[in-house]
Amino acid sequence: MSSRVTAAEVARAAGVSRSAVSRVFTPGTSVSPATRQRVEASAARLGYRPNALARTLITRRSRIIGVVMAAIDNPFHAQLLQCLDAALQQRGLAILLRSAMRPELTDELILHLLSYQVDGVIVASGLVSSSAAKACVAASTPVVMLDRLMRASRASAVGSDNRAAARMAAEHLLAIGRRRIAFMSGTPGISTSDDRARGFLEGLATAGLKPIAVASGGYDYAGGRLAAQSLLAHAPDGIFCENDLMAMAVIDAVRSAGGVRVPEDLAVIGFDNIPAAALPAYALTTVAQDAQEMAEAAAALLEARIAEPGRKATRRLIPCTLVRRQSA
Amino acid sequence: MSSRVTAAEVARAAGVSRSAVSRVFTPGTSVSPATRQRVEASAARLGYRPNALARTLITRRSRIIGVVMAAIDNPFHAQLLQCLDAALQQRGLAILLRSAMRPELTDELILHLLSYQVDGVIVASGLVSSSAAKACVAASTPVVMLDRLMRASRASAVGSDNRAAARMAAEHLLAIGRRRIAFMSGTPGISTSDDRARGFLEGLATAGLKPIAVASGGYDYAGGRLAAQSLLAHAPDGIFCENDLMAMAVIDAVRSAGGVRVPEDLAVIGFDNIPAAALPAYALTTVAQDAQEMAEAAAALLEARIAEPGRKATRRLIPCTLVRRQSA
DNA sequence: GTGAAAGCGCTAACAC
DNA sequence: GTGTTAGCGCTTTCAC
Repeated sequence: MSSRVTAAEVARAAGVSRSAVSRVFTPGTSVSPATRQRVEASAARLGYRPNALARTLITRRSRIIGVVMAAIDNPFHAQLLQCLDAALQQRGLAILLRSAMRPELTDELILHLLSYQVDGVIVASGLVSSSAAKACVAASTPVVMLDRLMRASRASAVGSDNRAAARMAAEHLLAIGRRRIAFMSGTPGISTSDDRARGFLEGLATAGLKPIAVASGGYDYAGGRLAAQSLLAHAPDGIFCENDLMAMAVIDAVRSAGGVRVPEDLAVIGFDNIPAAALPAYALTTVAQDAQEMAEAAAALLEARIAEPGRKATRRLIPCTLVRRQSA
Repeated sequence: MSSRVTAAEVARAAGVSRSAVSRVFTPGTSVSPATRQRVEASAARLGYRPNALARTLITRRSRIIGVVMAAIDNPFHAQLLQCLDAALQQRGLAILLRSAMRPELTDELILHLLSYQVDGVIVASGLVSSSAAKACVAASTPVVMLDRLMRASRASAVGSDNRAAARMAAEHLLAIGRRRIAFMSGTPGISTSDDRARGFLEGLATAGLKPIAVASGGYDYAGGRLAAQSLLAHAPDGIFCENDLMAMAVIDAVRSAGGVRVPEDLAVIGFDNIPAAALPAYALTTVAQDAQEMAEAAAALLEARIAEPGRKATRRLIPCTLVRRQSA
């Protein structure tokens, strides 16, 4: 627990009332310069800081935002979290973090956050059930889905334009003359994953093509390595992976098998543009997501809905860009 | 803000007093099965959840832990944060996160966390001034420095045994016959960095050697790449880097220069054992820090000091292990 | 501009 | 076992 020293003690020390102390620490109130100075002096001397929790009880604004995020150790998620913290911090908001190792726990974590009177919730993990969504609505706590869509809900959402981005990846493979194209998905069933799959298929369809092979890698390196085996068996000349980690796994699988050269024999495209994608050992061509823009948009959306509770939920799509390196 | 519905409403609906409701939701209290059931039914129907903040006001336990961490996008930090969340979550504690882009802001962030009545603080970033440390003591909020030591303070600390670990790295380089050894530090002045430097020098000294060259890489890839230039100019046959990111940069610098082979001509050792170190393209021999153990220890230490405020600050050193791959 | 009083939602003594 | 009472530390009418 924190500061034993309360407003009452500061008031006594400064020879004023509790209200005067409160006003000094509440922006937008009027206090005489003399009082303010006296109060500030005593406060500083005693080391007083207002109890943010007690204040919340009355103002109904905690200035804390609940964030549910899975797999922080995924480089892109880490980046997102970092940007999110910066964007919220700038608005005077702090993050109450809960990471969901298992997506089915997301609901419970959200409910728990609600009991801490968070001003809003950002979900970048798992699925949110309609019951949890209802709880948020009931608590009139705005929710923003980040990099994920909620099944059927009135939650706002911010994400990359995954569909257009994946189409772009397909078009690039076609443009560099690839025709035997394989696809490695992440986790089918998640909106992000499905959108990328859809866009990619659409892109190939413009050339009247379909993937010669499809596999799921679960968005991580180990899974990607496994999925790569099955894909490579079809001797593709191009592969699009739903994230960079899996694309790197493909490159490593190719190297360890020997014979096939990247990009000459096989072009590889990833997604995210994590720092590791730029390593010379991989030089991965990839679809870059703008983590900073996504975080900023999520923060802005949440802020707007907090300020104006009646506001309708919105959906914001951030465009992606293709970053060409050597792998495709 | 959350649940409009209060204990009073549940009490009315269930035909009991507020206290009865409170008791049902407070572990370790006795309520008759009949009452409990009635209350739980009404609560469920109304969607009631106790207001954790109001509760904190009275119990003086928020069950939230403030975490100050820099550079979440550093893979090792991300891992640490993830493990920390798991360890705390297991104890029913949530993380109020504040990331410090600039270490000199650490103080301010800590003060801010204190106003949220956090039960404890974990600092894994920057330096903590004595004034901030005093504020924590005054608020009787225990602090654990994670992967960092506080200048002169009564804060508990958990970290790797950096000195012994670095000595081990030196001994390994010597054992594989290297004699022209260079050293790349992270950020001199930070205890972690200085401990590694000290241990490494001690290790070399056992063979009567000194580094033939020293440079600082700032713990990131770009900085490591730069520092590598100056180190490689001295034609070392072994390099120890204070983290994996910089070690990978050294390997890339060597490759781009051409001529020198790793590990035949130059052995490279890193520190952390981040996931990328295991990539076949780097196969980095490195000193592994046990993030999970560190997080667990930090959580346990904090928990103990929260339960028993009088308890003395302790220092816990987690041993590291050498992970041999191909680079050394 | 300032103080007195009321109350945010909850738990903890205390009687019964 | 249960209700009543008294605050936790704060902001906010409301008179002055």
